[in-house]
Amino acid sequence: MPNATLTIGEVASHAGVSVSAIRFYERRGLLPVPEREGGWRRYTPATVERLAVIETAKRAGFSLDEVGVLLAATDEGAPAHEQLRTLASRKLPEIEALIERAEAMRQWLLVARQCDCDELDVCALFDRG
Amino acid sequence: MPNATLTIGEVASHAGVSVSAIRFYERRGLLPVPEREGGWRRYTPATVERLAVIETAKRAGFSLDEVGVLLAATDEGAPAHEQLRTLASRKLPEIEALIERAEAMRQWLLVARQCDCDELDVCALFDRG
DNA sequence: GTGGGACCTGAACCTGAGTTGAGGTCAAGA
DNA sequence: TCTTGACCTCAACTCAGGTTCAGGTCCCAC
Repeated sequence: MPNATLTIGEVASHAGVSVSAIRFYERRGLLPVPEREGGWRRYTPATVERLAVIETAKRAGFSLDEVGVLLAATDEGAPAHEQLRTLASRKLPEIEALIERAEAMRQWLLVARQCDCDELDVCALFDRG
Repeated sequence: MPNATLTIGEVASHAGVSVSAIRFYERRGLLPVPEREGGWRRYTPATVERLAVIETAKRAGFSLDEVGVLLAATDEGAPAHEQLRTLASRKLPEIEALIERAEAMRQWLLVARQCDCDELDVCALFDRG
């Protein structure tokens, strides 16, 4: 037994990802097509690492397409930081806009929680279309 | 000419909403079924107000179903603030969780913008699955 | 050798908030 | 009268990120 290999279910439970998501990522090109043994996918532990990268990038707000760009570039030997910096710089204003909108929602909700109106149409909270 | 009535297109442009969205809201029960003249929907200016309520509630993070609950309750004569307070209190923790996650993304992106790694699999930014 | 659990494929389905398209009708101005 | 633009309905489509299902295979333990 050369390298220990993992079934898709094992990879899934180590990475905290569903089996169907792994197959989906493979279809999307985020994971390389693995070796097979008797029809079953066999993975190396590196796949668990890669899934961690994918999950982290997703949590950072990247779409799967963007994660694909990131992974593809580094697979081609380019230093990871080039794509990462580019993507991070592009994503940052999006996230900051999201935060700003969410803060505004929060303020509105805090006021709404104290609302005493009878009718929404005349409530100052709903002014300006 | 009793009350000035508006076509769907006029309502749309006053409210800053698309015509298809108005028909969609009607199907979803967020807007009352309007009178017709020769097959065309005729609206009163109150519809523009109601669309403003809907848009504001959406911006506050409410789903259309939740907006429906809000509007339906006040249509039945209940004071608006009851439903509004309830919904706002329920929504607030969701928005606060969103803000927290977004702040974490932002911090991560700020660090990622400075990343110098060659390989993502060993980058500290991607540690812990 | 048989039961059952993990795996395989491909296609269909899900959510949310609408948009788009086809095919038809209505109103108003030249 | 004709044209044009706004309107009508209903069904199907969009996007993301998967999940679920049906029908079939594979491995392992008993």
